[in-house]
Amino acid sequence: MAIRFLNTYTRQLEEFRPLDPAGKSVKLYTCGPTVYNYAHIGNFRAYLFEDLLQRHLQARGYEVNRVMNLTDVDDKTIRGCQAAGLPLAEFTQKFKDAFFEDLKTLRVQPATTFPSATDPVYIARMIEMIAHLVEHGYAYQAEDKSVYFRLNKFPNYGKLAHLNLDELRPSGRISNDEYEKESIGDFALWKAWDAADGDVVWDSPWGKGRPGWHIECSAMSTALLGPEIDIHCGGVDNIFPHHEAEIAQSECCTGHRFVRVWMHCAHLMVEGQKMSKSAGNFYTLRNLLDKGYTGREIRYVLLSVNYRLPLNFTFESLAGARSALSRIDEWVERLTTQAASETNASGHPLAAQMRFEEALDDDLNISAALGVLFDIIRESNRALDQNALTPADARALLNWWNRVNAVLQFQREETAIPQTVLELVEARAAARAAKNWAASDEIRAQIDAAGWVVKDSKEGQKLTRK
RNA sequence: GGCGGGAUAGCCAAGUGGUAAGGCAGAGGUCUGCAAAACCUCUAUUCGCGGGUUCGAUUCCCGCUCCCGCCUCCA
Repeated sequence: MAIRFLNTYTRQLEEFRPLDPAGKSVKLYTCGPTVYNYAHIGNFRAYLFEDLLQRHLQARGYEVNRVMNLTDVDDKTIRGCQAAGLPLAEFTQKFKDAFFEDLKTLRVQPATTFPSATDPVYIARMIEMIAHLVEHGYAYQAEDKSVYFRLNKFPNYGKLAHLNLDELRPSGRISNDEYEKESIGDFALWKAWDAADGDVVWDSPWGKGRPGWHIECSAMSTALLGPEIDIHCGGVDNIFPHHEAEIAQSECCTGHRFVRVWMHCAHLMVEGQKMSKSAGNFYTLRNLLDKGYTGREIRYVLLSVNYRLPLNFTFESLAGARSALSRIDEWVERLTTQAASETNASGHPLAAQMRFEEALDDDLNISAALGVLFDIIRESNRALDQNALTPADARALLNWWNRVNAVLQFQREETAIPQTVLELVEARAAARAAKNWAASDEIRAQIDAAGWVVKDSKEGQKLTRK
C-alpha cells in the first residue's frame, strides 16, 4: 500500500511520491523554534509529529534530508536580549542549547541541518532573494525604508489557507499598521532599522535593517534543499500568513513550485483549554520533567493522537502513558528472557509487521498502529502464559519490536542496578528461602524506597525501575 | 462575517454501507505466602440532534446544535 498524506494545499489525501527520480530521498523542511525562551509542549507536539513522519519515511526505506530552522532574530529575541542585557547571539545561544537538550529528552531524531537565521550565509541569501524580488517588481521599498512583498503580483496568495483576501475581516493587528505600504496585506521582507532594534542590525542595499521572518524559511529551504521540496511541515497557525508568504517569495524567486505536500499539525490544548500563561496551564518540557514525568512519557502522550486532531494534554493522559509504557516494558522484558537461547534473527511475524506500518502509511494513523502493537502484546503474552511461545517466536517478535521502536522510540532506557539494591535483593532471596515473609516484605519496601520494584516469578526475583 | 477541523463508553481514541479496534481507569476471577506482572470475564443494544436514501447508516445526503482553530509575523 502506498503512503498517503493529507495535503493542506489540496485538502486531499494524496499518494506520496518523492521528487527524487530514484524514489529514494525525501526533502523535508520543518519550521523550527524562535529561540527567545524554552519551548513549550505545544511546540514539541509539532516537532514530535515531524519526528514520527521522518522516522516512518525512513522505516519505509527513504532517506530523509530534513532541515529545521532556528529563528534567532525577530521582535521577541531582540526584546529578550535587551531585557537580559546580553548580545543577541549570546542570548539566543542559551535557548538553542536548551532546545537541543529538549529534543534529546523527547528522543527526537535531529534534523540533517539546523540553520540559524543570523548565519551570514543565510543573511546573504535573504538579501539576494529580496534583491531579485525587487528587481523583478515583486517587491518595493516603502517610505519607511522597509522592503515589502507586492501581494497583487502573486495571485496565488491565499490558496494554501483557502482564504479569499477580499473577504478578510480587518483585525486589530493590521489596523495599527501605519506603514506606507501599497496594499494592506503586503508583508515585510526587510525591516528597516529603528531605535528599538538597538545594535541588532545588518547592512543591505536598502540600508540598515534586519530580515523579515518569512523570508528566512524561503532562503534556507531553497539554499539547502533546492527550489522545490517534497514536504513542508508546521503548526496550523503557520498556514496563514507565514507559509503563504513563503510560497509567494520562493516561487517568485525560483519560478518553481515551492512545496509538493504541506502538512500541518493541530493545536495542543491543556486540560481542555487553550494553553496560556494567564490560564496557568502553560508548560515547557522542563516544567513537566520537574514534576517527575519522563521524556518518553511526554513523547507517548504527544504522539499518541493523530497530528491533525486537536490534542488535549492532561495529567491523566500522562499517568495513562506511564501505565501503557510499563506494559510495553514488561512485554519486552518477557520476550527477551524467552528469546535468550535463540540468536537467529530471522522469522519476522510479517502480517503483524505489515499491519503496523500500513497504519502509519495512512496519513500517520498512530491510533491504529498502536492498536496493532497492543493486540500483538496481548496475544504473545497469552502465548507466553501458556508456554506456547518458542524462543524463536520470541526472537522474531523482538526483531519486529525493534523495527516498531525505531519509529516510536518507546523502549525503556537501560539503567544499571545500584549495588545497594543488588545487596537488598540478595538479602531478600535468603529471607525467602527461609520463608521469612515478614523480612521479605520489609526488604521489598526498602527496594521500593530506593526506586526499584521487585517481583517474584518462577525464575526468582525480577527488578524493574519504578 | 469568511474559511477550516471536530462531536464514538468515566477519560483518550480507531473505524466501516452489514451491525462498534486499542490504551488508561473500574469490577470480578486465575496465578502468588502476600504482592506485582500477565491472562480471562465484565464495563457503548450504541457512535451530538432531527429528517432522508437503503433490506440495512455510526459510516452516504439534507437541516440543526455545540466545541475548537485561523482571518497578516503564535507549533
